[in-house]
Amino acid sequence: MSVPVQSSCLVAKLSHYISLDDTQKEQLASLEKTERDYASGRDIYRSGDVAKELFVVSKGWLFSYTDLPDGRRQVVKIHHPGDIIGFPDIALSHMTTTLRTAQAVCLCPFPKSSLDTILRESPRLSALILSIALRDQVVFIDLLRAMGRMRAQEKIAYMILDLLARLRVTNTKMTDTINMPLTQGQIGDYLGLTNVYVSRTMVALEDEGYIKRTADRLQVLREDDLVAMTDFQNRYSDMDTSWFPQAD
Amino acid sequence: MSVPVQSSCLVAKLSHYISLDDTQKEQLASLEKTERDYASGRDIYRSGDVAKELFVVSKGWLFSYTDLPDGRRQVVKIHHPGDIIGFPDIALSHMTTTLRTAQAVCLCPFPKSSLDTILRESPRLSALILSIALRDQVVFIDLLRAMGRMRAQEKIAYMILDLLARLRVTNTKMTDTINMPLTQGQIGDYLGLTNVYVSRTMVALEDEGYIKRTADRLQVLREDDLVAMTDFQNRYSDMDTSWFPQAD
DNA sequence: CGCATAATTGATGGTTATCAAGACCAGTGG
DNA sequence: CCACTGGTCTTGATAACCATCAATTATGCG
Repeated sequence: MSVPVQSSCLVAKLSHYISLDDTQKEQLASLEKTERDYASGRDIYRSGDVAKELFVVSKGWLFSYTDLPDGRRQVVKIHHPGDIIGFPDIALSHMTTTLRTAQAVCLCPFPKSSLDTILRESPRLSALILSIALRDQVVFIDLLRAMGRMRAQEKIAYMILDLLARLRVTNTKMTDTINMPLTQGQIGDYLGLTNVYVSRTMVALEDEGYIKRTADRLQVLREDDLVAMTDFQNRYSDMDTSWFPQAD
Repeated sequence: MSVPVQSSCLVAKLSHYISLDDTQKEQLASLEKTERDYASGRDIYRSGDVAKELFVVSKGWLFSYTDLPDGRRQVVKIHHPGDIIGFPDIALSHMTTTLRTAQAVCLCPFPKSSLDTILRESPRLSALILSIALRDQVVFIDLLRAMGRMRAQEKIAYMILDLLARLRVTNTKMTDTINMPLTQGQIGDYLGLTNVYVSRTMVALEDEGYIKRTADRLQVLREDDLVAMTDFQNRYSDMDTSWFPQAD
């Protein structure tokens, strides 16, 4: 009843960092044994929910957000295929964000107890999961720097580079074009801007020849210049796995 | 050669979340067996350093920051006694932030390998450490919301409440007054503001009766109103430890 | 084709940055 | 003891950046 290992986004993503034996691959793939489809623009869980389910993204983009009482919204994380959703909420008893689909998606829900099993049985996978959680903190730190100290054009440049770097982990043939399902309002909620100003800024970026936009596609023309503009560091390409336990 | 357990800030902080037996307490206290003093305003490590040392804060405040090439600075974390410094950088091969003392401090450095030992030998402590890393992500998410969607007065209110909540974990007798060693410039670098605007905003908060300032002390007068202003949630008081392994 | 949603563009205003000067304070050396 | 010094905080004037409001144009979908 197991999913073919090569079909698992999660295995693909994690294999990028350490070599996995067949047992470990099976353990991970088992998290994706049930699939569920969701339409675009749906909330899957909401802030305050108790549900203790995690998800592996199989297809499509989603994002997590929180609202202020008066409706101001902050998107805190954009989720791609192969991502595990819900980690930060393990530590607390309630969900702290709302999860919304940005397009039609396919998710693999699994109970937290499945994670417990992996943590108990595989020190090597445990180390990897801890490392990913810690790496995500570094990514949050980068985002924080962008939010606190960059202006609009730099923020959008940073976001584009971050998306590129993340998508390249699983999709090695992807070069410079992103299929972008997020609206400008959602981008604004991610970067702390308004939809109007996102529009103006993207027009400016296009006028200056940094990017090219057609329909839902976004092509990066001068990636090196964007990297220089934002002092961008790719946090996804490399991880220090030297201290991991050698075997289970 | 072990430190008396009750003198350990780390044990005090972690005991707040789970009960620890004497062996576990000894393991943790052993991390603090060497102490080192640093003067105020010193950099302890810098972004890009390879050093793989972690620190337990024994006394004093510090903060971690990153700079943009043109000098814009973002403080990303404020460290208090009992905190472990350096977690996020475990996952990568180089330090991503610079650590600076905000006053005279005392730190307990320990090599990453000591952490490995704990992770191998105590599933229960491992779960706690993972939980704290994940809880820190939630804290970053809260900060992100403040950075992206709050105005200056709300940001400062949020920062004050966050500091109060964190200090109360180890210092239960602390009520409403913070001994604040950070300059307004550093506060600005934390919240994405300038020193000038921090000054104006704190004057305004004082004029409106939210806080009272004397020398380095900051007293909160209308905490409930600040909580309402920022929709503040205390992430430090509670943690879901129900899924932890019962014993080592 | 018609409708809802998203993107664009213009005009105006608010929040915060920048620049600059003065006040306060602690530490220092004469 | 007291000017001197360097840092921090405060206050004022001005400007930049982005938000808000509003109208129009695209875009996608049934």
